[in-house]
Amino acid sequence: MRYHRIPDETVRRLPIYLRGLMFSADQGNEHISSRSLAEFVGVHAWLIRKDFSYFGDFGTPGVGYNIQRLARQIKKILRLDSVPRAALVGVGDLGSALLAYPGFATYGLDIVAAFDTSPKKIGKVVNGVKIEPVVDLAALKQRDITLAIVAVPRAAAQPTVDRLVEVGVKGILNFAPCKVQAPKRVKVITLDIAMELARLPYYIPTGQTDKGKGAQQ
Amino acid sequence: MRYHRIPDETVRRLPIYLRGLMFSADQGNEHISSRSLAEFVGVHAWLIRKDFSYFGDFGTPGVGYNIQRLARQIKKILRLDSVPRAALVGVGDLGSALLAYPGFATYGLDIVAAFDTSPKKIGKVVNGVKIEPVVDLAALKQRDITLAIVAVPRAAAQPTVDRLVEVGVKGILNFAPCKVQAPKRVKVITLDIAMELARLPYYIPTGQTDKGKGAQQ
DNA sequence: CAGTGTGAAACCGTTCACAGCC
DNA sequence: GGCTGTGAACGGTTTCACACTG
Repeated sequence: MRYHRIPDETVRRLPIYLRGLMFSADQGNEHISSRSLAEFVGVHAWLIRKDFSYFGDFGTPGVGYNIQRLARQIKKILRLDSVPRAALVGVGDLGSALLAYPGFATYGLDIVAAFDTSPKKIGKVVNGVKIEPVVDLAALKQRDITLAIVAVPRAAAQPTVDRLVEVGVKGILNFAPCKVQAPKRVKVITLDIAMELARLPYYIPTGQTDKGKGAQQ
Repeated sequence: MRYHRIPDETVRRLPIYLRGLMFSADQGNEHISSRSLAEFVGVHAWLIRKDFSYFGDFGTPGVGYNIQRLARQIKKILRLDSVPRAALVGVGDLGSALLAYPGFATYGLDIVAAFDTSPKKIGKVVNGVKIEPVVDLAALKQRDITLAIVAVPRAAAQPTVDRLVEVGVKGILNFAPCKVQAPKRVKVITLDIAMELARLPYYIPTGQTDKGKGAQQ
């Protein structure tokens, strides 16, 4: 059925599919079947077909999906077609690593500004981006920057988010290990790296009082 | 009902609760109600109660939960009580940041070894951890290290994982943006940072053809 | 024949309402 | 009165089976 609401879980998987489609395109393929995409991204074929079915007919029975057409559509849904511009706040160890991280380009994302409070860092250029004082965040509004990455210490996270909301940021990726409040119109995704590692031991059989059994990846 | 299987989604939330409980303990509290914990961690009170109900009675009606007792139990379930030791493979920008990251200690996690292929890095000491050649991974078996963090370039990810499985690692946190294969007995969690950022624009109202509406954090 | 698209069933997780307890 | 613990209702996602198509 066409014109369906796209479930949140499907949205979460779209970037994975995109990754796979682009890789397959790089290999010179023009079409890909749900089966081969499934193998590549690690999601069952029927789930892929169901996911794609939420936004129209893209496949040709007996052939598969047109990679370019499908990739373009996914980008459009995720709104990655307009090259979203992001600002980074907090250029510590993690922040610096994010500035240098090549992976964002895969999705057409671009970190175009960086901010920090430390006078030692301000003015330095990391990976082509000049570090500005946090006080200058106000200018974001004029600079067409709607996404922000927060990589500041936990105590600074909430004030930083408040400030970002003030200057018109619409989406925030928060690396500080705490809940941050924001108005509903601003989407916040919190990514606590340590928490992911903390989940891992649960799935490891102890050999002794083996109770919690893990699934695959 | 006691002695219930703990749903995966609950396991995913346990570290969040733990974070909140420890913070509350630091504030000098001895008990906490589901309501106040809910406020602090951003999860509804009824869901917290349901989650806790999967593993026994910990709360006292009218009083709340004993923080220490509950925290200890959660740590036990997550198997964080034995101070899991982790190795890092790939000491690039991201890897270095992870070595310096203080957040792991919150969960009693410890990165006790680091590996890289680059002769320039080998032998250096970052944050108290000496960088060893990847060839020496074999020794992990003897060193009681069962967790590994993979922060190598995408092309190196699968070979690295294969090697880690060989030397007896049981859980892997993979930062490379690709699926990696491992035997079912080895749990792999892949964390694609760029993917999280890529999901963000979807939830941002465009003002024009506003269709995809986001939820809160 | 290989492969898509999709109703229907099964499954899982969340939400609610409220009985029971301190 | 305040708070926990939980069966039951609900809603969303995954899985299945299969009709349909190039």
